[in-house]
Amino acid sequence: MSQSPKQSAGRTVPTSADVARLAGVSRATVSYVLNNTAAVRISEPTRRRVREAAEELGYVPHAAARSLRAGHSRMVLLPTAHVPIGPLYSRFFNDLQWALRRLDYTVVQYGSVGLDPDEAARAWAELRPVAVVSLGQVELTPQGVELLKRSGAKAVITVGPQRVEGTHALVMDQAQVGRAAGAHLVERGCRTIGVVMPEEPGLEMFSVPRLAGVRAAAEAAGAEVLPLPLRYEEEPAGALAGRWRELGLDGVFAYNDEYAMLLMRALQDAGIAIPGETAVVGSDDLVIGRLLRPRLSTVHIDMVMGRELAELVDRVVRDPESAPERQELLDSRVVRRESS
Amino acid sequence: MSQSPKQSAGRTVPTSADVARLAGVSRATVSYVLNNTAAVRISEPTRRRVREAAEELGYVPHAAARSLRAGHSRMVLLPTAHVPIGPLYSRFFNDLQWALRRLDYTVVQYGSVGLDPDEAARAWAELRPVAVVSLGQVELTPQGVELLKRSGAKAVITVGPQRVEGTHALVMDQAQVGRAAGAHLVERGCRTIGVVMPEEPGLEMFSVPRLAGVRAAAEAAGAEVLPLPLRYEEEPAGALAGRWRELGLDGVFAYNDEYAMLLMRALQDAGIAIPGETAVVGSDDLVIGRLLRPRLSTVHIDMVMGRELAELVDRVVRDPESAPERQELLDSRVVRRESS
DNA sequence: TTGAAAGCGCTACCAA
DNA sequence: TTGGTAGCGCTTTCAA
Repeated sequence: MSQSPKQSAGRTVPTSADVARLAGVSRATVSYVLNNTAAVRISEPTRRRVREAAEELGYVPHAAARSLRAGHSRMVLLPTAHVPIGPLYSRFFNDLQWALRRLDYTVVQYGSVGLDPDEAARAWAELRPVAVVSLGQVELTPQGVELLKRSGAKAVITVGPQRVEGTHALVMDQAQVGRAAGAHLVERGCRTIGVVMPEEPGLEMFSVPRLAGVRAAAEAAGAEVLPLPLRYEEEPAGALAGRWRELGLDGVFAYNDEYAMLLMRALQDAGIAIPGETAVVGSDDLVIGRLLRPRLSTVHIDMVMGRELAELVDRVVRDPESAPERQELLDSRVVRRESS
Repeated sequence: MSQSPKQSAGRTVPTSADVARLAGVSRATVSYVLNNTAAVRISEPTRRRVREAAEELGYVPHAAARSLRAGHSRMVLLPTAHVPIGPLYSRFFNDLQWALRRLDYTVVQYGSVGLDPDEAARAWAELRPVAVVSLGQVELTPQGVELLKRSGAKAVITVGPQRVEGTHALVMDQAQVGRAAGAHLVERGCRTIGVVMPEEPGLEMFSVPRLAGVRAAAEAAGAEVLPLPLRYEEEPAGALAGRWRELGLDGVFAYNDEYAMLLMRALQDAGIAIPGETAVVGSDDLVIGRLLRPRLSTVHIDMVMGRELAELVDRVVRDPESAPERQELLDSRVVRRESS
C-alpha cells in the first residue's frame, strides 16, 4: 500500500484533528470552539489558540462528514434545465436562492438536462437534500417524489402549472394567462384567434395551458382558436406571416413578448396592419415590448416572491404538516397598449 | 387515516446494511454488486438477491458517505450569481453542464449572490469539489483559489475577462469586442463615440473591458470616447436621448443588443436619424436586433464550446500540469446591418 | 465467493 | 473546562 504524500501541492487537506494537534487540544474542543456550541463553555485563551490554529492551517470543515454525522443536511436542491424562461422567472429564481441562504440553507442547483424523471430523482436523492424545490423545468413523477421522501427529503415542493402527487404544490395557473389574453382579444372584437406555440423544447409546460386558457375564453364567446407552431427565428416568422391572410386570423396571442415581437415584425413586413387587420397580444410585460411600434399589448404576470416561497420551504421542512398542500400564486392582468 | 403507517412518516432511510440484511448477505457484498466491482466475482443468484432487495427498499446510496470514504468526490462546482448575461452565455453554460455529466461528474451550481469573494470560496470549499469552474460572475481572489486547492480541488478554472493567480484561465478578452466595435465605428467615419455602460450591477466585468477596447480603437484613430451610464428602462433612455445633441456624438457602442435596441428606440423618438446622425452598434447578435428598423449592426461573438471546456476540466483534474495555464477562447467580428 | 472490520471527518454524549 | 470515543454510511483490504 503506497502511502504517497502526493497531494496536489504536496500537503494534505487539514482536518479538525490537525487543528487540535496544532492547538494542543482535543478534537472535541475544536468542534466546540469552531461551532460556538452554546452548551459548553471554553476558556478564552483556548478559543483563541484553536482559532489561530484553524486559521494557520486554512482549515475548512468537511460538509459531507458533518452532515453524515448529523444525519441531515441543510441543502435545498433546485433542479434546473436550460429553459429560456425569461427575466420574470430568473428574477424569481434569484430571489428564492437569496432568501433561502438567509434562512441558512445551502442552495444548490442541479442541472438535469437529458435525464429521465426517475434517473433525475435518484441523482438528487443521492445528495440527501432536506428539500427539493422544482420550478417545473424538470418533470417530477409520483415515484420520484416517493423516492426523495424516502431518502430523507422533508419537503418536496413543485412550482409550476401542474399538480404532482405527494408534493406541496404552488400552482401557477398558466391557463389564467391565456384566459386573460383570450378574453381581451374577444372583447376587441376578434373572432378567429391564433395562438403561437413555441417549437423550442421545454416550453410546453407553459404554452399548452396558455393555449387551453385562450380556448376557454374564446369558445365561451363563440370565437375560433388556431394553434400556430413557431420557431424563434426570422425565417419561420416570415413564412407564417406570408400565409397569414389565408389563415383569416384577426387576433393572435403570441405566447410571450419575444415571440410577439418577432411575429409582429414579420406581419408588418408582410403588410398586415396592426392592430387594424390583426390584433397582437404578448405576455410577461418585458421591456422590449415597448420598443416596437405599435407598442405591444401584453399580459402582465405577478409572481409570488422568492422570499415567500423560501419561508414556505422552511415551514415545511420544520413541520411537513403545517402548510396547505396547494396554493395559487399567480395573478395576471392585461396591459393594453397599441397592438390590440 | 388511509395511509399505511409502516411506510409513511416514521420510516427511516434505508442503508446498505438494510439491503444486506434483506438479501441475507454482508454489506461488502452489497457494495460489490451495486458498484459492479470488477475485482471481485459474485455469483449470479447473489447478485439478483441483492438487486431485488435494493429495489424493494428503494435504496439510494448516500453520496456524502461515499465520497467521505473515497477521499474525493466527482463534484464540479459552478459558482453563479444572477447576472442577466443573455442567451449566449446561458447556452454555453448549459452545454458545459451536459458535457461534464457525460464525463461522469456531478455538476452543481452554487448561487453566491451577496457573498464576498472569500466567504464564497470558503462555502464552496466545504463541499470539497474536485473542480471549480468560475464563469466570471463571481469574483475569485488568489487567497480563495489557494483555499480551494488546499481543500482538495484539483482544478480551479476561470472563464472570464480576467486572469486570476493560481488558476487555469480561459480568457475571454472582452476588450476585443470593444475594439471590433470601435474600429468599425471609426471606419464609418465616427469621431466622437459614446459607449453605453449598464448600471445594473454585475455587468462591470464585461462592460469595463469593452469600453477599454473601444477606447483603444478610437484613440488610435484620433477619435474621442464618452462613457454613457444607462439603466435598462425606458425613462433613462429617453432622458439620455433628450440631451443627445448636446453630447455631440456621431456613433455609439451600446454594450449589447438589448441596450442598443432600447437606446435606438429612444433616439428615434427624439428625432435623431440612424445611422445618418448617429451610428449604433450593439453586441451579441441576438434575434431581437433584427426586429427594429434600421436593423441593428452588432458584434457577433464566437464562444468556446461547453464540450471543449468540459474536456479541459477533466484533463486538469486528472493531471493538473497537463494543460496550458492560459488560453484564449473568444473570437468576435462585426456584423454590419443598417444601423451603422 | 463471501464476510469481518477498519476508517474517512465530524459532532455529541459522558467522564474526568 | 476539556478529553475520550462511538458511530453516521460507505468502500476496501484481508481473512476465511
